[in-house]
Parts: sequence; C-alpha cells; structure tokens
Amino acid sequence: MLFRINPHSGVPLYLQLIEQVRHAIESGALRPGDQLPGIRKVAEDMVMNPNTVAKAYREMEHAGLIVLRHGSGAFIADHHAAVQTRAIQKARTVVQRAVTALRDMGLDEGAIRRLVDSELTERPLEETRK
Amino acid sequence: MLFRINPHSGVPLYLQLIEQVRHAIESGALRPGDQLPGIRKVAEDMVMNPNTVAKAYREMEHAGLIVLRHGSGAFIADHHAAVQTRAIQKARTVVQRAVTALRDMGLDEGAIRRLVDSELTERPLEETRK
Amino acid sequence: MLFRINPHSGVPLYLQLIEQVRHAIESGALRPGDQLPGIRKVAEDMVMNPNTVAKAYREMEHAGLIVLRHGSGAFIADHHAAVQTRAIQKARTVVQRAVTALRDMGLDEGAIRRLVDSELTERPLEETRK
Amino acid sequence: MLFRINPHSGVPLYLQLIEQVRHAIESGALRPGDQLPGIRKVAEDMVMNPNTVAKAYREMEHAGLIVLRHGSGAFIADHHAAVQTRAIQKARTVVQRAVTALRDMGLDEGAIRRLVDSELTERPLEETRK
DNA sequence: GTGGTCTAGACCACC
DNA sequence: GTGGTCTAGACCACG
Repeated sequence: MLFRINPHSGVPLYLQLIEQVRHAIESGALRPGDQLPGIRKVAEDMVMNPNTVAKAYREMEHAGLIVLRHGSGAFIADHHAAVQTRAIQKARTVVQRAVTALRDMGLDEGAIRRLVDSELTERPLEETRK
Repeated sequence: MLFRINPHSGVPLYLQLIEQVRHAIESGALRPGDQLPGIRKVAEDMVMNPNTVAKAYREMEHAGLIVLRHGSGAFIADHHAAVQTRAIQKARTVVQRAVTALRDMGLDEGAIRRLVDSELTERPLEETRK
Repeated sequence: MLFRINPHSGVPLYLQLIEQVRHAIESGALRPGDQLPGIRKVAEDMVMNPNTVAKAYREMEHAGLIVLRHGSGAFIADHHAAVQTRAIQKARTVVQRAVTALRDMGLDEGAIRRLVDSELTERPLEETRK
Repeated sequence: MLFRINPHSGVPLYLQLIEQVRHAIESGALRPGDQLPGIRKVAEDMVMNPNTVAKAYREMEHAGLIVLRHGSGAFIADHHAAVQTRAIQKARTVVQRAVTALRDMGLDEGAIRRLVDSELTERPLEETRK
C-alpha cells in the first residue's frame, strides 16, 4: 500500500488515508484479508505522527473497512456490500483518458479538480419535481 | 455569484468559497471589475458566519484574486496572467461527458472523486516496501 | 520574546506584533529556527485574544517570516534574503543618540514620531495648490 | 498644506491627517489664523471621501487644534500652550541627519520606523524606583 | 500541548 | 452600506 498525502489541501490527513484505502479496495488493489502496513511503518513513511495514522485506522475499523487484530495487525474486511471492482477498472480508463485530455489542454491539477467539483456538485435543475 | 458549500467534506468552508471564486474566474463567469456580493450577504445566503466569509475574502485578496475596497466592496482583480477561459469552456465538456459516463456505470460522487484524485496525484516510481 | 503593545496607537494589535517580530529578526534577537512562544501564551501575557495573536502568526507565515508547524509551534523561517543584522546594530546606536538628543530638547514621543514620519515620507516635488 | 497619506499603514486615514496638521503647527508651517484647505478640496486631492476628511476636521476642532467657522472655513487656533517652534526646527536637523545616515546604511523606511519605535517604546529599566 | 476553523456579536473606519 | 479589528469561547486535527 502506497499513500500519497497532500498536507496543504485542507483535507485532514487521516481522511486522506481513509479515502485512499477505500479507493484501493474499490479498485481491487486491496482484497479482503490483505494486511495493511503497521501504523508505525505508515507514520514513518509518510512523515506523520503515529497518532494520526492510528486515528485513520480506528475510523476505518469503525466504518467496517478493515479489521484490527490485536498483536497481528490490520486487515481488509470482507465486504458484504459487493464492491464492483470490474466497473471501477473500466471507470479508471474513462478517467485516465479525460485527465490526459484536460492536461493536454493546459489545465493544471487545481483547475481540473475545480472543474470536476463543479460538475459533481451541480444542482439538478428540477430536483423538486420528482 | 452562487456558492455551493459542503460542510461535511472536511475541506474548510473558507477554502471552498475560494476555490469556487477561482473557478468562476477561470470559467469566465466572473470577469475583472465584477463586484462580489458583500461579506454579510454571502454569510446570510450560505448560512455561515460573516467572519468565515471575511477570511475567505481576505485570503483571496492576498492571492491577488480580488481587490477589497474599504467601504465599497470586493471586486475581481485584473488577472495579469491571462486566464484561458476558452480552454476551460472546452474542458468543461470533456468533464461533463466523463462524469456522465461514470455515473452511468454506477459510481457515486465519492467513488468518482477518489478515482480522479488517484489519477491526479502523481505516483512516485518507487514503491514503499514493507 | 517580549512584546510591547500600545492599544491606543490606532495601529492594529496584530500588526504591532508582526512589526516587532520583524524587528527582532532584523536585530538578531530572533534567529532562523528559533521557536516563538505559543499563540495562547502570547495572548495571555499580552492580555489579548488568542485569535488576534493567531491572525498575526498567520500573516507572518504568509509573509515568509515564520513557519507554522501544526501541533508543534511557530518557528523563525530561514531568510533567503540575508538580513544585515550588523548594519542594524550600528543603526541602533545612531537612533539611540538621536532620540536622546530629541528628548533632551523637550520633545515628547508624539512629536518625535511626527518628525521622523515627516522625514521618512517622501515629499512630492510639486505642491498641491489651492 | 500638503498631506501625505499612506492607506496601507494600518493607521486610520483621519488620524494621519490630524498628525500632519499637528506637526505643521509644531514646526511653524501653520500659524494661528492660517486657513486650512476646504474639506472637499482635501478629499479630492487626497482621493478620499469627504466624510473621512470631515471627521479629521471635527476631531481637530475637538482637540482645540483648529476652529471651524461656518461658511468661511477652518483656521488654526491660537495655541495657549506655547508651541516651541524653535526647538522643533533644531530637532528637525537632528532627525534629518539621523535618517540620512540610516538610509546610507541601507535601511529602508520600514526598518527605520521599527528601530525608532523600538527605541521610543523602550521600557525604562527601573521605572518603579522613582 | 500545538495551531486551525468556526461561531457569535461588538465596535470602528470608510464610502 | 462596505470591509476590518477585536473579543469570547467551542471544537477539531496534529504531535
């Protein structure tokens, strides 16, 4: 498991960790039973405080993403709610193509993020009508 | 100017405001000289504290996005670095198509965001090994 | 670090803090890596609100004067532009002599300040005519 | 009367006006009975709002610096407390020499101001002893 | 313990 | 009316 943390994004570090584990599970990179690196290891690699990593692990257990086994480590939980890894794999291709196109147009990471954000947050025009 | 704030995203409210103004400028919705709504107005509309909005405005001035004129209001600054509104407009289409496709595949907002994130965040070539 | 604040000068408290840190750096009293007292500590000592001190710290980080390390404190930044501490030290003697002379002439603080101000503020060559 | 206003100093504009009139009186540039330019004139010249200038004038009258005669204008008041113009004139020379020296040492306006401030604000070492 | 965000509400300077 | 400063105090993220 490789984490990529951006300490300047405003998003709490522990949340960034969680989102990345969640994504790794969705994309199939992490499968039920897989072991996560230890808290101290992650803390050291990511140059962050073990407490912060511990908080992320705690929250992930709480969310049912992982199981913490005392003395042996953290393991990916069985997902009752079937994760559609296949769909995600295809989706990734879509995203990769789009991102590449956007970068070729000269957009930087921030601009792309803002565009996506704007698109995802778009209020449905007639949400009240049902 | 219409803001869409998500108080549960973990991203500070004042940063969300800034990103949206930045995007509005990039997309041409706000042009140099345009006046932003007053701090108190935004605070009221968005149901947030005026100080929080004020902080966003202050930071935007700091970043050169806007100019604050004491007693008269906040105005979009002249962008020395020309903003390529055209490119953004075309880019928006790309994003819209991609997002629609992803939603049709059954991905929810969180999953899409994680995918994009994963794509945008450069991967180090060497992986951390346990 | 000892601050001396004048709440009646019309100059915002947070600006007074900043100017004093800046001066302490110039004069060599604070050197790169030195830790500043915590926000709450300063607030207590100076009998002012922690938010006000926090604002000063934030602005100083913005200006590159200090670095704020989340959870550990505020530290004097490395000054790329070398500060000529030597020159300031000699300059201080010049100022001390002048101030002493002026006080001996019967000028109070306000008068001295106005004179210096008048001297420092460049005069336009052309006068406004009525 | 020529005013020099710095809108970015943090010192309220109306206070800057007052200090400069006060200094002009001290230095003999303005003498009892002299007429000040009208509020609108100053506002126009200084590119500020008449209300701001009016406030300065009001405060100066309140302080006994000037007399406002309805319909005819603002005039320097008679100073009961004798102003030692002579002393100020000599003092100006002292200041000019010092400032020139400091500038030659490479100090900019800000640094000079901070040094003077630091000197003027210096707490007497044994102020309690009397 | 540190700094950071947010709220609530007062008062000031400026237009 | 505008933005700006300051206070008071709660809660969060990080070390």
